[in-house]
Amino acid sequence: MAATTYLPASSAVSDLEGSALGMNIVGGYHSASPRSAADASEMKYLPQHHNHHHHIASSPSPGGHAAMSLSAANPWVSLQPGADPWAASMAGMHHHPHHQDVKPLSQQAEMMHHQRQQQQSMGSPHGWPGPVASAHYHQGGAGSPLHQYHSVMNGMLAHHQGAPQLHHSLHRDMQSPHHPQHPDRDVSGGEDETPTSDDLEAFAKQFKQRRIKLGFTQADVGLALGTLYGNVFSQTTICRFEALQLSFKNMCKLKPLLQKWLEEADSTTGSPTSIDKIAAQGRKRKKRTSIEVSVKGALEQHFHKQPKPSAQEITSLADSLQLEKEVVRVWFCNRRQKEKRMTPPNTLGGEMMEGMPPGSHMHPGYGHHPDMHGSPMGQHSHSHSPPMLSPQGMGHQLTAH
DNA sequence: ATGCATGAGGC
DNA sequence: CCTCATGCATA
Repeated sequence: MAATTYLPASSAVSDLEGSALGMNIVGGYHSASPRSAADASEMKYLPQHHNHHHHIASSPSPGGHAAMSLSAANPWVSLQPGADPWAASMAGMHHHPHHQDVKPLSQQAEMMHHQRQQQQSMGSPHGWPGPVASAHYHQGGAGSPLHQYHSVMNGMLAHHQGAPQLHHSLHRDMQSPHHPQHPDRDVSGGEDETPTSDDLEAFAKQFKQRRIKLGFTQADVGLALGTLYGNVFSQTTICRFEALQLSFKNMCKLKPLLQKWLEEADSTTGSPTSIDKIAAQGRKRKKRTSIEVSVKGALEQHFHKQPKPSAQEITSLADSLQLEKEVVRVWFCNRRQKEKRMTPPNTLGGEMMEGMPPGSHMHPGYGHHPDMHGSPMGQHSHSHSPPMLSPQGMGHQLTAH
């Protein structure tokens, strides 16, 4: 089937994908589009096709900084004690026998020095119309981040102090991991214990601002983290961190790393800490299955009824939707994960909550799953128009448009 | 910025 | 098969 196409995970060198994101400002001269959209669909399978143009010097265009709108209010501050959405995550982080170490893209020996830069600064399409929309960030002038790179691979600074957050919240015990050791955390050493949701939000916001001012892209940061700590992260992860779209636990894990990078980044007079980028090896990856909107709507509906369908249900559902079972299974997994993120998806899909004026928003009506996790706090973005389409008689996924 | 996917670690 | 962290490929 077309849906089961596999492709050699070439990756790593696919230049400018971010160009579509809006502005791809690269210095004064920008590279011409290497390939048209038409070719791209085939070109991307090339193993290690690296056509580095002349924008190797990742100078983030000191002349064209567009103002980006940051997200403002924090949606998860409104959770009530006892109904924390991360109960699941928290439960698992107590003192389990093992701990999931950071295992980003590494374990590869394939090094290919390739500097890329991708701009993706843009206003977030989903602003949080929270009650405390405090947009108090000011962006100064262009930061002229002319950093000529010099190999700086040691980031052993003496600074520490991980709590410059001048932002306190009153609710901070909701996710306390209650260690069997010290009931109260002491910050005398300047160590960050368990950050609060507000801490994370404040940090994420601050991080993004400064990152941008310094002229770094999310991808840059991801790579830098790799050079500094050996843990490389992708643009995706950095993005999700900034957007607070990770689980609380995950946010806590990444914060220290990013914080350190931030200190490094602005303290240093300009050193992009560029190193070689590891390339993905010849691992085959299934092509992304594109699920039609109508089908998604149907899935959403089922999700509301049964977030955790049995294998059998998945099978029949997949059958009726003409999707592979695996695709459906994964869809549900991802859907559940989304639900657990800080920015919970709206109750869109088949039905909306009736009798809800567009002015009074509250928790979606799905706070009672057979599982546990309380309601994922109110995160009311803009209400999308419920598709409410009948997924009948059409069909089939088109693997990537 | 996000949708779908992979994988490790667990039951 | 699930959860969770993470990311390639895409819109």
